[in-house]
Amino acid sequence: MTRKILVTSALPYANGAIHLGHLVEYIQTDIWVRFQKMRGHECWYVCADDTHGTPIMLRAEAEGITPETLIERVQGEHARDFSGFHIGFDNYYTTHSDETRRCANEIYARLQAAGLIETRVIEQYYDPLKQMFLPDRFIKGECPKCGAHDQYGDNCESCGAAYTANDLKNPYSAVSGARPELRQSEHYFFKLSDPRCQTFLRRWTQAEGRLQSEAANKLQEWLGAEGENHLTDWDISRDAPYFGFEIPGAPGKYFYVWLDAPIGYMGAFRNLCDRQGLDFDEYWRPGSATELYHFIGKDILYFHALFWPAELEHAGYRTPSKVFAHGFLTVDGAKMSKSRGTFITAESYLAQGLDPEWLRYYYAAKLSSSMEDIDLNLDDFIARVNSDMVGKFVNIASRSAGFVVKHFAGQLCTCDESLPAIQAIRDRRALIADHYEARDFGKAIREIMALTDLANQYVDSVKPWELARQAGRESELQAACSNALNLFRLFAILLKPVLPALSARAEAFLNVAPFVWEDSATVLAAGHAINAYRHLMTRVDRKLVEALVEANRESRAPLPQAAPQKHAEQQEKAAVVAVAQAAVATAAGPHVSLDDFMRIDLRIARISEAAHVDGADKLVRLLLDIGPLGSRQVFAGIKAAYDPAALVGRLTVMVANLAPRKMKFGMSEGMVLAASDPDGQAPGIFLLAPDAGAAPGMRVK
RNA sequence: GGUGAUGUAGCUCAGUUGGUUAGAGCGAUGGAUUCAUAACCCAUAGGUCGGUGGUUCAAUUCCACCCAUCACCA
Repeated sequence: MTRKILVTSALPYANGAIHLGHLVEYIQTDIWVRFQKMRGHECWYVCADDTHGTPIMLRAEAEGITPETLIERVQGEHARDFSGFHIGFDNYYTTHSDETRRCANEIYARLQAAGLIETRVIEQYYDPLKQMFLPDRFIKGECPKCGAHDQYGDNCESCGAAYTANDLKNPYSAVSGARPELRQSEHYFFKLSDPRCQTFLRRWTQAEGRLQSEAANKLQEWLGAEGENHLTDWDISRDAPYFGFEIPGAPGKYFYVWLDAPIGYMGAFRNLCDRQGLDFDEYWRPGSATELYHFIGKDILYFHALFWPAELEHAGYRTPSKVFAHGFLTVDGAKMSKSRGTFITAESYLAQGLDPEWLRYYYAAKLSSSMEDIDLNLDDFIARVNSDMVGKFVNIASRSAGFVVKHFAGQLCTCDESLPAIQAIRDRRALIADHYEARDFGKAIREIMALTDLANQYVDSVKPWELARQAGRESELQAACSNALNLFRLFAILLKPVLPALSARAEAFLNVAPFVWEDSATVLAAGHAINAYRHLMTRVDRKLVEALVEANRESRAPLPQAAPQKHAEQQEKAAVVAVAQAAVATAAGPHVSLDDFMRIDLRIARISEAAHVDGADKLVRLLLDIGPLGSRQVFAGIKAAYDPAALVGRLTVMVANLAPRKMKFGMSEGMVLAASDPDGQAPGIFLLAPDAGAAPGMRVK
């Protein structure tokens, strides 16, 4: 029976780079989704950037850009990183979308109609300078217990005391430094304490298989014993200024980012439906026969197992079939740390030339269905990837393909299906599928690797290299190698959810159609011809890992420890620090590391063409010749200062690795460097030019 | 401070509904081999199963307390 499945990963916040901690979740989800697709099920995987909230607003302000510009840029970075790790989203969208807004408004309206929305006046700190209300974490002051200075409004890092911002002595705003004042404001609440929510959640959270047992226990704790009411109403509104969706009928009030974040799942899917002609309601109506799964980190269980299902239920939608929480990532046994260089971004991992499938394999080998944390031990990572992937798995192809190509023109003979190794795979494939289905990827990998050991023992026992030297034993040699290659093929099938790119290379090498799971029950027909073997995977070089850590090491004054994975306003503390740092930075701005600078690829360029752009006030279209790197079209805002005709032939400097940008007039594939007075006191734009001797394509550094 | 999870060979992890000699892979050591990216194959060594106490004929497995790490809650 074909299942219809909708899968989500949590939405990354549009306020920072994707790092190895995030990737645990996306890789875990992607493996599971790829497995379902290989099984022939209809499975849709959607995700989006989570784009709203105070941190985004302040960050954009600090950068001197609009929030829209910020989130668009970050979404591009996120999408690039995910595709680099082969995360196969069917749609990667944004919460800042019409679809999400419509869903949010509708859910809100239905909850309101059901009497589950209530307004209440609350008292909150207000920054008179910045003219905005401050979340607790944006207020600092002296600890009421031990008197330590510069403590946040929720707890003291010095003595560990917990309190509210109101308890702080001499409080000040972390945004402006002003003394905050208490002000009243009307807020909107989702009545989680309503008996309907409680009754529903008690039933929903304890349903068989809905949550992992540890998660169900945690929920039990949050709900309290029967008759107790531990749940409190959820404040879902924020006052302007706020970057988000304004609440219908409530001017100046916005949906709290955590209200629209999960709704972003629906928005992303709605957008996919519109593009693919899918029936949105089939997946979201109550009683739907389709399945809905959310992969999340254990830190956001509260939102996904309490607020979210309660909202959906009472707004007339189906609720999630299951919520799968995973643990955090540690590196070498400790929290990721910028000073130790273990806060590793996805971008740097790829830029340093590490293979994304090494990490996918390693994570798969360590993931289970539980909420336990997993550790990325870098020495173990190197050893395991090299031993398992290259030494055991890929080696089977490598050690037999040469003979087949050389002696038999790539042609295989009948595979001996009675071989113990083949039989063992037949025996185990259902169990391995069960492990994938149950998200026990570590168990699946263990099973598969035990089977690869059998395969290597088989090759060793038949000794093809000896057969090759003996005349008259050609058919034995062909049989041995055909068996080995069939074994390799079976492993490539079983590992395909984890290693999609490697499996694709294996498909090309074996000259077969893309693998589906049922292929693991078959063997290649006699007479099938394979292609010449080329290395399918290289080993991890320790130097690469060392360079990766070095590239991520931050040498300046240590920043506060970044937690493994953060969502939405849990990031507020980090945002405060960023803002505070911007405030104390020198006039020229905060320092960047040499590595940061080296990421910018500056090149000498010769302007080979320059022309006015019809309909543009400031732009000149340039065609830049950068020697061996080819030529680039760039739109430069220098029309006021330069006549295009005078530019042709001259040398200048361009940013060659700036992300291409689609403009009204065409693609702009870089940027030329020019000086100007930011205050506009001294008018003019001054294009840079190199000294004589520089040639197009030379690197500038 | 309260609650929960975790703590098993150098590393990463299985496992034990309490019961004869505690397992795997990697790493180490020795051997064999040379088809394969010094990969593969065979063998050996390595653990008072976090600590202390208790229940039991018997505990790594159950209980209590303690220590360490992590998380949640206040």
